[in-house]
Amino acid sequence: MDQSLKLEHQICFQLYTASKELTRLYRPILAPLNLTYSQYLVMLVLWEEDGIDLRQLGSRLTLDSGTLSPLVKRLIQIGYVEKSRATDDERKIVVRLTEDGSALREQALEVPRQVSGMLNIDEATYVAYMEMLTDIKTRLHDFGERQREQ
Amino acid sequence: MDQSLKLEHQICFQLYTASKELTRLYRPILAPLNLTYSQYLVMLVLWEEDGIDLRQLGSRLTLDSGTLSPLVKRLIQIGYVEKSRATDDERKIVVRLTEDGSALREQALEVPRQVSGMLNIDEATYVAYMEMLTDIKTRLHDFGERQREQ
DNA sequence: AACGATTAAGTTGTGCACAATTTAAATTAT
DNA sequence: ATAATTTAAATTGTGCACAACTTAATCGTT
Repeated sequence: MDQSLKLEHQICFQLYTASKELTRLYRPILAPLNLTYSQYLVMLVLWEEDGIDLRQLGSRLTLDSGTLSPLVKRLIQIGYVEKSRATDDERKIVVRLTEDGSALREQALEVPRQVSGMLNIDEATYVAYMEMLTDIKTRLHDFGERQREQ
Repeated sequence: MDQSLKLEHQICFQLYTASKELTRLYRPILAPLNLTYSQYLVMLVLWEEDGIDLRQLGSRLTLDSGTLSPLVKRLIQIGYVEKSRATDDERKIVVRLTEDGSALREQALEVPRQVSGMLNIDEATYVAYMEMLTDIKTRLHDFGERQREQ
């Protein structure tokens, strides 16, 4: 019997469920901030680098306009960001934090602390896991490169 | 400057993008089989264990009826599975492979081969990564346990 | 300067993912 | 036995995620 199709042997499945379950962990933590997980990621980018355009935002998060446009619209409705056209290039939409959005950062500082407490993971293991994940992504990108060369 | 909110330092973000990008890799491979990634996961379970009910299927994949009911409906439309009520318990819906669904397994055997070729990963690394991912899930489950105890 | 190609956002349509609710069957407690 | 509870699926509603397409602005070339 060929074992290659066993669900639990597939790295994709393990990644998929690990990611889903970790996201589930975030949900109750983010609820008081009135944010979904994806919205939280957008806020993380803006707290680092306010006033970037949608395309840059998308490239940081690997999301296209089909996902980001409505997502940002919701963040505007909540009142955390606002958007405006770039003066130098009228095609670009610049996303900026509102006062509420900036202020939220203080509260958000507790999030990583809470999550790592829940995961109960030591620093060395954490670093090793991060390296694994970036390595997987590097391999995926390398394959993408090889493809494009042909 | 507090670095704890930096996007790239968050394990959740690395997991999230790694999972998305790996799923993207599967898309063109699964397209000839006429399957989405989630549908492929359901088929993996059924090729292992045909004729299980929706609840069992959901617990293998960590998916609830809200996701699985319409997903299975699509697999029925494609013609890979069929469903019927369990005779011993009329609440349960049993999902069974059709002939086409069983036959598809032959073609699917190529999928893991293609993916690991694309990832270009050696056996030892693969195993190590699988262990890390299951460890992350164990930690998440352990936290869930600790919560429930209170 | 003018035209063709490229780029940035937005829109539409499909398919997850999940919370919350509903319906019906089975289990348990009284 | 019957009422109360628990369970299995389905349904409804929200929010991603992404492909394919549209619209408008910019860039490149001649």
